[in-house]
Amino acid sequence: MSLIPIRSGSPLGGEAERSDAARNRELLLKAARELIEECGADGLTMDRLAGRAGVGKGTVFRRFGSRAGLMMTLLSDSEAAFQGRFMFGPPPLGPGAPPLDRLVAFGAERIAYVLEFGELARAADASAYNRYDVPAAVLWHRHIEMLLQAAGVTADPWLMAMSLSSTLDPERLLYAVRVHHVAPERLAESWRELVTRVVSCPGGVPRPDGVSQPDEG
Amino acid sequence: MSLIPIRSGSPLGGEAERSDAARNRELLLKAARELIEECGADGLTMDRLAGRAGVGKGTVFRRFGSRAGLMMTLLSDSEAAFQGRFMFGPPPLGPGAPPLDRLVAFGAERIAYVLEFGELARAADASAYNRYDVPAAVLWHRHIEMLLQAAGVTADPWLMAMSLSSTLDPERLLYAVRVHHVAPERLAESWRELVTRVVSCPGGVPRPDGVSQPDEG
DNA sequence: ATGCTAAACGGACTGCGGTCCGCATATTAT
DNA sequence: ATAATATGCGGACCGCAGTCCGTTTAGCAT
Repeated sequence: MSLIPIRSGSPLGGEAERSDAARNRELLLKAARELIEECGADGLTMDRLAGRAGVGKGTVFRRFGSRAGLMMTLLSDSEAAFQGRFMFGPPPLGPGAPPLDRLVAFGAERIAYVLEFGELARAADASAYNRYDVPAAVLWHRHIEMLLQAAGVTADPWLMAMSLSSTLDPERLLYAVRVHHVAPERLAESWRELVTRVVSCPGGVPRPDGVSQPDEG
Repeated sequence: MSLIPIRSGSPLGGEAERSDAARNRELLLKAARELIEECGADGLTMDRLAGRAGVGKGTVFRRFGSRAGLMMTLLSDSEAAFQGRFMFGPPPLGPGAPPLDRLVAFGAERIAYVLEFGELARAADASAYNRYDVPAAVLWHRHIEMLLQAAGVTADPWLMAMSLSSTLDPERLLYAVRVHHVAPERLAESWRELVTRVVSCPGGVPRPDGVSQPDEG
């Protein structure tokens, strides 16, 4: 199912899973979805989840590693679908369209995704240092990086992709929408402006000294 | 000394401070600096701080509101100096230089600042939703927004400033440097590329409906 | 000095994410 | 069937940020 196994459930190695473990995983996922339904993602605590599922707390962490890991697992189906669309789906999101169009579509989809899943998407962003090392994040990064290069952007694609990714951070997107009441379309439009400028601009001067070229205004 | 009082120490209103409160604040700040010296910013816990300073834990929170608030207070001198430089200091960071040059310089300074203070700067980023509503963050945002407008960037300056800000996020910068061993100069260079493209590019096609009114709640 | 009051104090308490480790059990080899 | 063993289990336990509230005290007015 999952193209890039975000988190299959078992801790690390992808070997066979004992039957009781499998049963408990299902129990936990079911309980988690119920709890989120009732209390929202923020209202889901690991103790409550364990209690609701009728298992010990240790079991929860054994399955999912962390709260963020659990949230990722809950999102893994949608995430896999998203990955499928931008890697193999129809243009402009998938291959076939010009890189810039794909970038624009990628951001728009990601924004919609984050806004759809809200707190859940936010909670899936591990608070740890390794937040950006999670497989899905690495994949998005590489995708953006690849599109930038395909679009002929020469300058440090890795860092440029990082900057663009940061724009799509769930925390920021939700802040803009929830706190500042920015309309979702405005977010997508701003993303479009951003990537368009990054891609279609001939690029900064090779930096001989501090001063740049004439700017308008 | 602080131009924009990041956090003067007293909880909110800037009125007179009782003598014992003032004494305890100094005690706490001294203890905090010592603790950071010894254990690093990550090793500073509120309990340890209280113990070291010889005050109750409640006092710590009364003074600084939260761990992030404490870190901001510890940074407030450097922060005020930074603010002074980009608002009133010499070009290219301060007024007088072309907007693009000021933007480039702003990013470079901010990157250096974050790398200098490392964990401290990271910890000063409150984990709460209000992370971006802290006075200093609002000021940076407005500064970037203003420079964008001065540079003739028409498209949704508020959101564009937000995107650019996100690139300077301490978490990301430190991740790039610490985990991926990106050289600091590469960060500054990538920032330069980014803002140059954003500013000097004619921009994406104008949208059918030109409704964009930057605003904050 | 004395009494009053608002402010500050301190530390027990809560709820959280996450860890640990002795015990139970599914699985496999014999 | 039985024994061996790796895997999973549970819940007590930890350290943490942040809160609460009864107690103390600084500052002031008399």
